[in-house]
Amino acid sequence: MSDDSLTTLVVDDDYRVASVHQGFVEKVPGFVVVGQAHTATAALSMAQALQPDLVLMDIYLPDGHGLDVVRDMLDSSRPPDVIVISAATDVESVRTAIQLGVVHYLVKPFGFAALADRLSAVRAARAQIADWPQDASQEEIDHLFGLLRPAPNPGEAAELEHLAPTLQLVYKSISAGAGLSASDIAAQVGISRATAQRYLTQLEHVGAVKLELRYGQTGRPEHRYSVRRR
Amino acid sequence: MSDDSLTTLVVDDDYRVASVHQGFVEKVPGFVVVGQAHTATAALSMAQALQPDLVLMDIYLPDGHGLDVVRDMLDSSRPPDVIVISAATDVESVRTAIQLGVVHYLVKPFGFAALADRLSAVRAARAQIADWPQDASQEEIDHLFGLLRPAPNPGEAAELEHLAPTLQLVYKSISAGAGLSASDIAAQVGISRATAQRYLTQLEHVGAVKLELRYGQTGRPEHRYSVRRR
DNA sequence: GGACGCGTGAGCGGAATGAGCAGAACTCCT
DNA sequence: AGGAGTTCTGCTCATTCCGCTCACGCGTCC
Repeated sequence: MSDDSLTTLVVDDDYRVASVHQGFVEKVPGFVVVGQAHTATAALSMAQALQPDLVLMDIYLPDGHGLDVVRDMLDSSRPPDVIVISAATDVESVRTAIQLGVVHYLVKPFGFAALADRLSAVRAARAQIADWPQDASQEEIDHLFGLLRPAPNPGEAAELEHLAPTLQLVYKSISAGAGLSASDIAAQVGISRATAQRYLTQLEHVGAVKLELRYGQTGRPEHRYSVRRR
Repeated sequence: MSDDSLTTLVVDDDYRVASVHQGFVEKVPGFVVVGQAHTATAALSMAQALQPDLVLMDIYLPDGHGLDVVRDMLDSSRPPDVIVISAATDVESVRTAIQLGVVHYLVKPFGFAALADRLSAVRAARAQIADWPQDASQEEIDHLFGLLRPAPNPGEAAELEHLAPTLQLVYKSISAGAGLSASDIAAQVGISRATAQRYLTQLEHVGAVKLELRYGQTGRPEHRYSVRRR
């Protein structure tokens, strides 16, 4: 990628989720991930060291609150753009995020397309700001605001498109049923139980499916997975 | 090629697909590719900088909708002719494309011959307009309109005709079987596995063949390719 | 004759899978 | 309450294949 890629720091307490999101970001032309952080302390120090253009920020971190980190990040001479990525939808989190001036707020779980739309909007907004006239017209202001407004979520098919082939099959298999075990999925797809389990855990971590345990029988309880409906 | 070649901009989010399409265009006499764009932004700015006669426009781009780019391209003092090349066939996309005045709409995947037909039609239409008589007959009008209507897809043999020699052999090899691996194809054609893999990936990306994974054995699963039937 | 571009193959690092085992998590029984 | 037994998950490791880089050969151009 050329020098004008936007450098991005991914912050999430769960390193697996962070890796999935890093994968998403790196699929979008014009963006490059320069680091991952899994704690508030690490996030702040990496932001200072790396000076990323963009930060994907989770709210719940082991040693602090993500929005506190955002406040510190934005209070610098070269603040990054921040997209909050969190399962938290409480009014305080949303309001604080807005007040701090984060450019987007993505509610977990989200798919690649949803993130890709916002990354593109960020890129466009930066371009417009960089070329901002002395006396901006209402149209230009409206355009910029439009770039910073969340676009509606695309369909499931679009979300699946950029996934690894086996992950796609696993997700499709769950979508066709409910409360399926790793062995069920494995049998349907034609893969091993261990591989199915691997992907199911991944999907559960990014919030695409939900987990329930089957109790009432001897032995370790079976994990049952269903697609998380929005 | 002479100075009167029609300059063409190829727009596709996937640079490999764009390269395949560039290869197609450059096989047609009278056309020259002056650039590739992989985002909406790049496409538009390149269109403004290069002033191409023709644009091949994908609809789904990372930072915007192809038809939005088309709208902007056509709203200029010297608009290009636009051929939409997309997998999208929903009524909204098609209708909008028509309303915008794109001259053709190609549904992915398509072969060289399908594109070549339309390029020839575009060239003929431009020549006809340039040589438009004072009092045009109904036949001349009908002929012009006919040039701007999509032609039916030619057969597979015609599609193969202008492909690179090795790519042709690979495609023929797949057509003769089903669920073949890169090693199978390599053995049949007499090329290395790496070369077969390279072309198979290319064919898969443009949608000419479909990919399935062979599960059930330890080790990385084998990619199996089959011709995608229409 | 040398530089350059292109296509190909060799070969290497790493991705992705399954086998299989240790241990986790539960139920049942004493 | 604790131990035994059962069943399942998580993980490591070996295997197999893919993706990619680099070198080479060949043809073209200057």
